Amino acid sequence: MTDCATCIVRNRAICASLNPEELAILGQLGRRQRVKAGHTLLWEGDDAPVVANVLEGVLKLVVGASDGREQIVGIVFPSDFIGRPFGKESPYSVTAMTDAEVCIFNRNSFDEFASSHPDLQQKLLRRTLDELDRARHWMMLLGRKSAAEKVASFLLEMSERLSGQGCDGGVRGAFELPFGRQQIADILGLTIETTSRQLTKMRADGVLDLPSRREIVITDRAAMETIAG
Amino acid sequence: MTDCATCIVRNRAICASLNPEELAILGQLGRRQRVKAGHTLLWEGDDAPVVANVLEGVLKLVVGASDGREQIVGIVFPSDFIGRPFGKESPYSVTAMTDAEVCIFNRNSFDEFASSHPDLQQKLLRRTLDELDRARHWMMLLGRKSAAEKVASFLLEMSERLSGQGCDGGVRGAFELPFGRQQIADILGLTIETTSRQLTKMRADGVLDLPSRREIVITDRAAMETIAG
DNA sequence: CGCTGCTTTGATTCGTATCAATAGCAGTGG
DNA sequence: CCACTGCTATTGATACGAATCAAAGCAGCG
Repeated sequence: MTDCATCIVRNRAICASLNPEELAILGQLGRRQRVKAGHTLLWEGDDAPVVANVLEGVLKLVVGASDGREQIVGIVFPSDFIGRPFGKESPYSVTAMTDAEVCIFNRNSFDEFASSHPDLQQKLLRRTLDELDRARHWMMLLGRKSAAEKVASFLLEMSERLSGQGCDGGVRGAFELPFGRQQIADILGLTIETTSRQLTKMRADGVLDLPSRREIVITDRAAMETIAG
Repeated sequence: MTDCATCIVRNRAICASLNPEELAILGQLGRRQRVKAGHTLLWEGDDAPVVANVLEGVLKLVVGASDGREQIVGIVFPSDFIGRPFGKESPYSVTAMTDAEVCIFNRNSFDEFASSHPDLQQKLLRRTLDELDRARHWMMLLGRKSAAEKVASFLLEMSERLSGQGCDGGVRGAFELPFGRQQIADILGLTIETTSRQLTKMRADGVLDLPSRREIVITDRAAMETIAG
C-alpha cells in the first residue's frame, strides 16, 4: 500500500500533531527507555508518576484479584499511549510481553505540556475514545461469548492489529502472536486448557494451522468469522 | 453535605468549564429533549449525527449479537456524556432505562465548538479517561468473577453511583435501582435466573434486604465487600 | 377479577474449570 | 551429541457453576 517511510511516521501518532519546534520541546521532556520482556513498568494501585508512548514491542494492561486471578484489560502496541494523564494512581499494571522500547514522560510535565497544546490533547482524546470503544466491544466478548467465539474473535482481531504493524500489508492470515497460551487465556477470561482445546479443535476442523507455538495461520477466514459469531 | 443548589451546578459538569458567554453559545447549539423510558436514542452501527449531555434519568449503552444476546457496556447518569465526538457511527445503542432528559448537539457543531475550546475538550478527555478506567475494571468482573462476586460488586458500585445522585449524601446502603432483573443480568453477563438466585441467597444470608422489586438495602456492607472479592 | 409482564423457584443439562498426567521444546552441562 | 532440567502446551477424566427449560408466584392495571 504505502511505503515504509510513510508508515513509520504514521506509527509515531501522538507526536504527529506537533510541529518540529514543539516536537523538540516534548523530546526534551521525555526519555527513551528499553523494557525487557516480563518487566513491569507500572503497578496496579501505585502512584504512577509517568506516562509513555510505545515505540516498539507489545505490553499488556493487567487487573489482578487478591487470589491471583488476572484479567488482561488491554494490549498496547507501538504508537499507543500508556499511563493515566490527569490521574493519580494507575488502575492496572503495565507489563512488557516482549522486549520493548518506550518514550517516558514525567506525568506532571506532560499534563502541563498537553494543557497548552490543544492539538496534542485532541489527538489524545480521539485515541482514548477509540480505546474506550475497543474496551466496550471486548466487554461483550467477555460477558456473552462462548469459548469458541472468544478464541475466534481474538484471532481475527489479532490478525488485524498485528498485520498493520509491519506495514507490509501482507498476508493477513498468517502472524506470530507476541504471547503464549496463558496470556491468551487471561485476555479472553478463560483457562489455559480451554484455550488450548479450542485451538486444537479449530486445527482439526481445518480452520487454522499452528506451525509453531506462537504462529497462527488462518486458513479459512470465512469459517473463522462464522465461529466468531 | 452540600446544599442542592451547589449540587445541581456540579452535576452539569461538562458545561462547568465554560464561562457564561461560552455557555450561551453552546446553549444555542444544543436543544433539550425528553426521552421516554425504553426509547432508543442511538442505534448500534448507525451513523450517529448527535452527541448529548444527560440532564436527568438513566440510560444504557448496549452491544448486541446477531442472535439476540445483549451486553450492557455502560450506564449513563446525569451530567454524563453520550455519543462519539469525532466519530462516524455509534459502536453501541443508547437506550433510556428511565424517563430522561438530554441536551442534544449536532455532532459536527459540537466537534467544532470543542476544537476551539480546549478547556471543554480537556474536561471531555478526563471524563473519557475515567470511563475507560471504569470499563476496564468491568472487564475484570466480566472475565474472571463468579456470579456471587459479580452481583456483590455491582450492588456496591450502584450504591456509590446512585447515592451521589440525590445530593443527599444520605444512607449509602439503601437505594432504588433504575432497572429490573434482566438488565442487571445484561450488565453482569449472567442470566436473569442466576441473578435472581444470587439476590435471594444474599437476602437469606442477611447481607441485604429487598423491600420491593427495585429497592436494595445493603445491611452488611463488610460482608458484601467480602463477597465482592 | 382476571389479565399481563416480571420475578422467583425448581429440575436438569451443558460448558468450562479443575485436577492430573503426559508430551513437546529450549536451554544447559556432561 | 545426548541426557537432564524446567517450562509451556496438550490431552484426558471429573466436578461444579451457571445456563436452560419449565412452572409457579406476585404485582400492577384495565
